[in-house]
Amino acid sequence: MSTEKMPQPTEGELEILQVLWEYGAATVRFVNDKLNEKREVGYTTTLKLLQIMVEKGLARRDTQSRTHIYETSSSEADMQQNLLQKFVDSTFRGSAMKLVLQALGNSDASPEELDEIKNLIDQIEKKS
Amino acid sequence: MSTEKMPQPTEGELEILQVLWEYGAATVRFVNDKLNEKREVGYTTTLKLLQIMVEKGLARRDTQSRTHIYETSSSEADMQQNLLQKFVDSTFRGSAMKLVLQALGNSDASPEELDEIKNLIDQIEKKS
DNA sequence: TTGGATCTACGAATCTCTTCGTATATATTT
DNA sequence: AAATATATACGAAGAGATTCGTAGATCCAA
Repeated sequence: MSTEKMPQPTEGELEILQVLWEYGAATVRFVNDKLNEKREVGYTTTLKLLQIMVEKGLARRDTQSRTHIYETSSSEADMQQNLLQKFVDSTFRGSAMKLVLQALGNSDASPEELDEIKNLIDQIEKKS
Repeated sequence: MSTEKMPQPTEGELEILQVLWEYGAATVRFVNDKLNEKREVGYTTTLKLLQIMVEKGLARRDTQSRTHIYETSSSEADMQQNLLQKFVDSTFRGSAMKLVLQALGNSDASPEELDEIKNLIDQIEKKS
């Protein structure tokens, strides 16, 4: 797991990351189309954002052909872990347990999912 | 649980909410001192932020005495639930389960805490 | 009672993020 | 080849959040 300081994505950047994580490397056009399925966004807006993301190190791009191809520079799991840490700190005062309890309490989890969590807990307990 | 639209706190406002949640009603001076244990913040900066929070409905204040007393207007749990929902949507594409698994996987939870989670899961399972 | 400390109110500078218009280059179609 | 479509680059406007200086009121200590 990379411990290096990871640049925090903004709200808009996160939206784009979602698309790139879900579909993999993509063009500005593709990303913009996906975003427009949810809300209206101008093409150059998406372009600009992607360019900024490259500057920040959140994304890379292949500029071989005229139409550039963008991809994320860190895995979804890594980024989620990073954002989760920040979120736990800022909203749950660092207590991951409180977050888990809160999330579980209000979730509509299926029995299978609950079992999955139980299994994970068992695994963690074995390690200690 | 209040379903009414709750104003989203900004980063800076959240820092202040943390203090109010932890210590209860407090003066600007007190909040500012607490903030300054972590980073340098001007007194009037904190004051302004608290005033804005009252405007937004994030906090209330008692103006009886010259030194106003501020307190949060919604419980910590309500606000956390609200922010959690938003966070799950924006970062985990709506999957609370993925978030829980991720959080558990990287937590240093004590056996007691893990038991607490197990108990909660059992309760949830009984209900269905 | 006068001077300094402490409080609130207010406005404005600054920063960041978002959004898009315009310019320019390249491809595609007619 | 000319007109149209599509791409990147760049700059800058607009909105929101943060920060703080300054003014004016009240309290307190010498």
